[in-house]
Amino acid sequence: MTSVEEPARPNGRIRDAARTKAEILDVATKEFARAGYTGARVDEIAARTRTTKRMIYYYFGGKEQLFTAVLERAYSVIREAEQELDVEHLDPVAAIRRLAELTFDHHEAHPDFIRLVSIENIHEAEHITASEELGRIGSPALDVIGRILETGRRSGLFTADVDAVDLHAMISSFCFFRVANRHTFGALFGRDLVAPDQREHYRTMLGDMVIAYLTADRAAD
Amino acid sequence: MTSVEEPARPNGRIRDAARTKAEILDVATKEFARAGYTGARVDEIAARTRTTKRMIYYYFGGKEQLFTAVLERAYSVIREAEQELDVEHLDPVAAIRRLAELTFDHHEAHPDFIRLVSIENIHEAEHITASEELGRIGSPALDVIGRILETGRRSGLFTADVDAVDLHAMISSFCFFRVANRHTFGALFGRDLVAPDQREHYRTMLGDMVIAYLTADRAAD
DNA sequence: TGACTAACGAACCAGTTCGTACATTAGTCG
DNA sequence: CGACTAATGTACGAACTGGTTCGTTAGTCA
Repeated sequence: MTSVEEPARPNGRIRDAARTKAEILDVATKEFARAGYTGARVDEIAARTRTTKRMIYYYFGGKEQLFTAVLERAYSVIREAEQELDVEHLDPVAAIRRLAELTFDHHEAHPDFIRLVSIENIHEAEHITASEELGRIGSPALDVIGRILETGRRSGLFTADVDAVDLHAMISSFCFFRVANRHTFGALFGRDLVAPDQREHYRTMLGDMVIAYLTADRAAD
Repeated sequence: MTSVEEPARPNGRIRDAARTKAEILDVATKEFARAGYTGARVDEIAARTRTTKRMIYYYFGGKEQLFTAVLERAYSVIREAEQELDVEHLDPVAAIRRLAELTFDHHEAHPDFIRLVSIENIHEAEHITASEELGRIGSPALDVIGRILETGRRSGLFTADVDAVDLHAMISSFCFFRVANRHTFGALFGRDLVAPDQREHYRTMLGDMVIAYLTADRAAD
């Protein structure tokens, strides 16, 4: 209380570039996801970190670059998850179902990522397009899907004429919509698509849908 | 040229409440869809109308209420389209396929509506929830789906255990994702989901998917 | 140990943005 | 035609917001 000499760090000022940068990214992710790109406030992000706005400009350059950095990190998370996919030892039907379920789980577990993707689409993917890092990623999941599809088709199990990208779109559609549009859907139709007790129902529904599509007797059309 | 007496309307000032109001809504729809709720500028909206910002506050009260009015009108358009659904004279399989295609077409034809829905979800549907008008709409399509589903199930054609709301979600997922996420999807996977020459491909894919799901031999699982 | 620099903080600034106060006019109705 | 009101335009302001200027300090290395 009485001013005991505490000479060092009068403000508790610590130097740790990595930590400061990471903390800014963490807070910015939440803030951009919460309020959108324009709605997010640089001052607000700064206030929620242990550092100041000055550091945001020091490390990232500006709001736009900060958002790009947030997107890059968010995408790297899903990319890493996809790299651990290990389903090719299963038969094609089980493999696809498992892959669909992993996508389902990942979407559910990362609602902030879903929101960031929605926001980036409102801005017509301008940040992704401008980012060198994001330009050259290419989803690991795509390769996996491609190989399973090939195996399934050769064995005669799969009849559908789709490629990996289209199938990925189909699976993502369902998972994305369920999380991204849960608010308007809930308000309009009175059903909570992410209600915990409905989780298994929708997870099964997704798998059934994809497998039914891939294995349908196309001659019946 | 020489100031001939043109006493009336020195500024071409005309009084037409309905037209002014409608014009504000038109412009606001485009502006909100383009830039998001926070990104949209009241001054910008006003500048693009033949009237002034004053009128926005006179008729709508504020930015928030204007956005709600925009949403209400956007939803009323799709509601009206759904009311003209006339597919129940078809057999259940054809009826569902037709309904899915109409949803597909409507999403493609109204990208601004899709963007508004995305934006409203970022804001957790707060405007829809607060709107009395939107609270009590209930999609006409839902009734149609329900009846087709019932017919199909009674005749033994449909094996899937879904209700109308879930099937609506399934169909909407695919249509919504294709339009809403086309930018990030295109940037990341190099495929334009709304490319005109791919339209039939995806329209067929959607129908195949839904029908396969509904008619699949569930015993095989 | 002293100089050097990366890392940091406080205060500030110029432009923007939602909203309003005040004045004015077009149509309408007795 | 004269009064009255709905509809409209102008100008302004207070608060906010992204970004910057200037100065300070912690760690490091010769």
